[in-house]
Formats: sequence, C-alpha cells, structure tokens
Amino acid sequence: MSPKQQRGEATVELLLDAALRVYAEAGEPGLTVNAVTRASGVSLGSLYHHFGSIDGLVDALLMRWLGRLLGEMVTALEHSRTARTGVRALTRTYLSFVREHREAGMLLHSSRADRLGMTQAAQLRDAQEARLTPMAAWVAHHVEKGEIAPLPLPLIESLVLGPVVGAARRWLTFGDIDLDEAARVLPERIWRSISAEAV
Amino acid sequence: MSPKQQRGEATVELLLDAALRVYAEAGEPGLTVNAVTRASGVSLGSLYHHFGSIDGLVDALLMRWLGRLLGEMVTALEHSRTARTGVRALTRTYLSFVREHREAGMLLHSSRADRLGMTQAAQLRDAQEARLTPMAAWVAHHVEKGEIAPLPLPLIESLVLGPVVGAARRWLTFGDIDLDEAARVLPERIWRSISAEAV
DNA sequence: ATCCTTCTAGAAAATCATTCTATTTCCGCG
DNA sequence: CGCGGAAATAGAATGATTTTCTAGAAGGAT
Repeated sequence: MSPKQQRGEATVELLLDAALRVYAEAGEPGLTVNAVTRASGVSLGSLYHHFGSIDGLVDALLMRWLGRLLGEMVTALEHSRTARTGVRALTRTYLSFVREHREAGMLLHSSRADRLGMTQAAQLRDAQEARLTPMAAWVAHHVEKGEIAPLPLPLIESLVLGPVVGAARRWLTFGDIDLDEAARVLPERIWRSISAEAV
Repeated sequence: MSPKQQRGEATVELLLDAALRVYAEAGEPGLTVNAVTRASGVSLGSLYHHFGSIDGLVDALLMRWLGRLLGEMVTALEHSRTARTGVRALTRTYLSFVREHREAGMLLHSSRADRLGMTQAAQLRDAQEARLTPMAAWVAHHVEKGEIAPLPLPLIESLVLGPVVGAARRWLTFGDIDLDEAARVLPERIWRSISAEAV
C-alpha cells in the first residue's frame, strides 16, 4: 500500500509465482529453496529475508490462493438469495476454481495445506477471519430462517464442503470424475443433506 | 507368510511402531530417520534396507493404518443389510477408528497422506484393491436395488466419505466437533444425499 | 562346511535448509 | 547534493538430514 518497498513487493511476487511453477513441475519433493531461487532469479538471501523459511514461503503461497478461493466463494454467496442457490453457487465456484487453477488447487488440497498456520498462524487467522465470518453468518442466517437444519456449524460445513473437496481432490489426483457432472449433481444432493425439510 | 525373514519382519515392526511414536511426540517435522533409528534402536542401514527412504517408511506406515481402517469398514459393511444401515456403519466405524487411533488418524488425514503412493504406488493399489473392490461392489449392488441414486461411483463416494473425512479432520485439527454428535447426525444426513428416493 | 542371500551396521557423501556477513538500493533529511 | 540508515539483495559458510556405500554378521540350502 505505501509507496515504499517497490523492490520488495516485486521479488515477493517473483518468488511466489516461481514457487507455484516449481511445484507444478517438480511436485512437492522438488519444491526446495534452491529450485525456487533458480526459477525466480532471486537470491537465497532475499527469499529468507521475505519469508524466513521455506515453510513460510509455502504458507504465504497457500494463503494467497486460499484467500482468492474464499473470496470468490463469499462473492458467490452474496449473490444468492436462497440457501439452496447458495449451496449451488458455493459448489460451482469451488469446482471452477480448482479447474482453472489446477496447480494451486493441488497445493491447497495436498500435503502442506494442513501444516499451514504453523509459521503464519496469527496472520492467517486475521486474514481469513474476514472471509470465514461472512460464510458462517450466511449459514446462521439461513438456519434461523428455517431453511437449513439446525445443526452445529462445523457439521453443516462438513456436509457442504466435504463432498465438494472430496470430488475436487479426486479429480486432481485420479481424474476419474467429470467436473461438469459433479457441478450439476452435487449441489442438489448436498442440499438434500442439510435442508431443514423432512424426508 | 513364508517361515523366512524372521529378523526382517521384527525390525520392520520395530521401525513402524517407533515411527508412529515419534510422529505422535514430535509431529511431522520431527519424523526424521535419526529420530526413528534412535526410538527403535534399529540401525540406519536396516531402515534403508527395508524401506528405501524416509518417505518409503512413512508410506508403509500409512498403508498399514489405511489397510486397518478399510478392513474395519469392509467388515462393518458386510454386517449391514440395507444401504441405509451401511452408511451408518461406515460413518461410525470411521469416526471410532479416528478416535481410538488418534495419531494414526492424524497421519492418515494429514500432510503426507496424499504423497502416498509416490514410493509404493503399485503395492498400494494391489494391497488396497482387495479392500476397495468390495466397497465398490456394495455400492453397485444397492444402486441396482434402487436404494442408492444412480450416480457415478466416485460421486457417491465423495458424498458419503466427504463429510465423514471432513468431520474427522476437523475434530483432529481443531477439536470443535463432538464426535458422538457427528456419529449420530451425519449418517442420516448423508443418507438423504445419496438416497434414490425423491425429495 | 561353504556358498549365497538377507539383514545389520555405521561411516562417508550428497542434498537441502538456515544463518551470517557483506554489499547494494533507495528514501528522507539536512 | 550527499549523507545516514533501513530495507533489500547476494552468496559463502554452517548445520542438519537424507541417502549411498562398503563391510561384516546371521541363517538357511546344497
């Protein structure tokens, strides 16, 4: 934001972009400091100056993409009037995102994603709180309106995101899923699982 | 099986047990070859002889526990007559397993689990095929009987296991889920999502 | 008994992450 | 201008960890 640090910002970008490129080509085992410095042309010193460690770099990369994904999901939610259409919007946004950003999607689903927060715990919470809060509020709102069954929030989230994440991961890993079909079928099925209506 | 390799088997056990112990105490970053050799009393040479690499060791550990989990799930399925009770059995078996084997559960959900198969891809497939096939057959059977909606198998699996895995991971990571409540509520909800009945 | 394979052992080599010190860049301020 | 200092860059040195390598012990088959 401040007009300062022109250099710094640029190298941070270079490093993050290079890291994703390296990950895409060499996978997680290939994601080393040397590979990233080579791919970015940035020196080792700069990498450590900006990120502190290799995990710090990967965490920052994860945060960037997680932020984008959550941002798109929140936007999708804001344009949905009913809970039912909200679920559809969430599902489709998530699947589209993964399709359009395959490597980032792999990184988000895979390996280091749960280690995330170890090096940037505080920043992560603050940064994502702004995204997670509206989603929780959205769920609470529709629970109150009697559309969504009155279950604990974490269970509702598991029911909604679990199948979507599972399908996305499966597409990324094995490719034995048709994403279009998933986007068509899953929302309706997920909706049935959280709807307040009796069966 | 063969009466050979008395020594070998024992050290393999020692190493796998020690690795889980180390992981439980020191987390993933602490899971190093040195830590495992120290904790097991087995030499570095033996470790590499049996597993080839640290990832090979971790993969073997994952396979062992994944095999146990799938085994319990298949057993649970065999004792269920209807598709509905099958879903309940699967869910509860999974959640109980994670509760009873917390460290193994963390390992299965976390970090290295998706790297799995990189070092032991072939063995993994062969070893788990025996477990996965009956589960797929079970699903197919109940689809034919008209109980489960006629969706592609991967989508059904995502719908069934997604929420369960999500809840388990959440319990392991944040602890903000009541496992008993999840075991009570999820099966019914999941069932609604895959049932062939109209809504 | 001796040969062969498997297994054990740990030192040596290679790889990778991190620290450290020196140097450059660039902004604010006299 | 040009000086001072903070931020950034650079890469050599260090430290930790994985992997390889060579040597030897254990145990069974012929």
